[in-house]
Amino acid sequence: MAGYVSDAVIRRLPGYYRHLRELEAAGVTQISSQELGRRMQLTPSQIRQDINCFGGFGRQGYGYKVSELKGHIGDILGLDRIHRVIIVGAGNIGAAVANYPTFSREGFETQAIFDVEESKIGKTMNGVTVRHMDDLEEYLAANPADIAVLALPAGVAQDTLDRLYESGVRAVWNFAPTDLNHSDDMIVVNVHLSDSLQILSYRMAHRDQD
Amino acid sequence: MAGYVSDAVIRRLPGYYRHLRELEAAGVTQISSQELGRRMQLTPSQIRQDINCFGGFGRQGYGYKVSELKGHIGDILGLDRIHRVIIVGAGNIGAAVANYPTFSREGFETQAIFDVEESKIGKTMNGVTVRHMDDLEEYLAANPADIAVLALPAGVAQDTLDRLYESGVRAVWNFAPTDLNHSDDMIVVNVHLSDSLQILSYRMAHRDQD
DNA sequence: TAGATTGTTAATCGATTAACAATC
DNA sequence: TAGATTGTTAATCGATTAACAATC
Repeated sequence: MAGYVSDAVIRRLPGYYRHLRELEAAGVTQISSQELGRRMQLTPSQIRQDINCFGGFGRQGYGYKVSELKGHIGDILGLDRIHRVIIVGAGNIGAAVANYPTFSREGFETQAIFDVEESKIGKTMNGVTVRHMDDLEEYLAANPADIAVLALPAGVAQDTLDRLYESGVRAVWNFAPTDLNHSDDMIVVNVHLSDSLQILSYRMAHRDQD
Repeated sequence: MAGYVSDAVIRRLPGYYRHLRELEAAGVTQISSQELGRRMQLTPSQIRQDINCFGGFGRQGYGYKVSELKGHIGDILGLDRIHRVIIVGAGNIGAAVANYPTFSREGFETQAIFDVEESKIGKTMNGVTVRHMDDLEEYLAANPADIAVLALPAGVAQDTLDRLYESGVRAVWNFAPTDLNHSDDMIVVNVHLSDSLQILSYRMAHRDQD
């Protein structure tokens, strides 16, 4: 199963997971592609196509079992395992990530936080100690991390990414507002908050033209 | 100019703006679609198509003037005007938004912050006073806002959005991890941090299969 | 002028939607 | 069984890429 899966499908998976979680919490046990499509603003066809990239999780004449489908999609997303996370940058965004309750619930465990500012070193955020950036390499050599969160200014992002790569980190969640050059065997997902706000601004500016 | 512009194009605009800003800062004054494509990992064809949705900003045999093109795209994105912003929720994400330096630079002015927690009321974040949620309607009646940032738990997001709509807010930047129902004349752009992290997780889980 | 590069039309590719046989 | 709904193939639609005449 799961041959080539297009980016368009992958980007929709978290939405499926979120809606199925909400349905499960609401006590809904069964759902058809039609009803799920209505809720998610997708066509039933698209939902069936998407789900069938990964296998036949439904039953003809019945639909999908909510908790079962949620389980499958969670597994596909890799939420069935623990991810060891470090946060680089103990500013507001680093703090927001460290304290975001959803992450730990989904298997993302923050194991260390790094910053350059002396006043922050040794303090804790959500129970995790802030260490000095100078100790990054030594820490990672002893405590490999699966994911590094880049929550620092654009100006130091590329250098920091290169240091992380040297220390064996192969997945980065980047909040710095710049595009980073990285080796093919490193996965970088950008958040780019400004981009998202600019899209809102665009839609406001062109509100009447659709 | 600017008839129908597809979502795919709109989503790329902030990337153009970001790269052109970086080029301008680096002292580059002229660029061809080929060179810009190399930097942004897009084909020259796509860049020319995208830009020509809005007008002929280039010159044959020469390319584009960096600062001119940046100016045009900034205007298209609506960055040529001031947006009055309120932040609803003074937690970590609200704080991160209030303190994000890029926003004020691009014309987004935070005018008020709201929260329910008594201990936070009256304090300031980046010079802006935190008010009580009970005062939301009264405040907005006297001080209309262009954009509201929703930085609060999923459970109260829909109610809050409805209150904002009632008070005349027509654009929302939503950080609550849930999809909101909203009237057609309201623009809602979601950030959904978890989605982005889950996509990283997916790529890690399927690293070898591409 | 010759060379370079755009603006724009045509061709291709991929994603979405429709349709329907399979089957619960 | 009859009705409903999936899984999957075919048709459509839209986005990306290629090509090239226009022109700086």
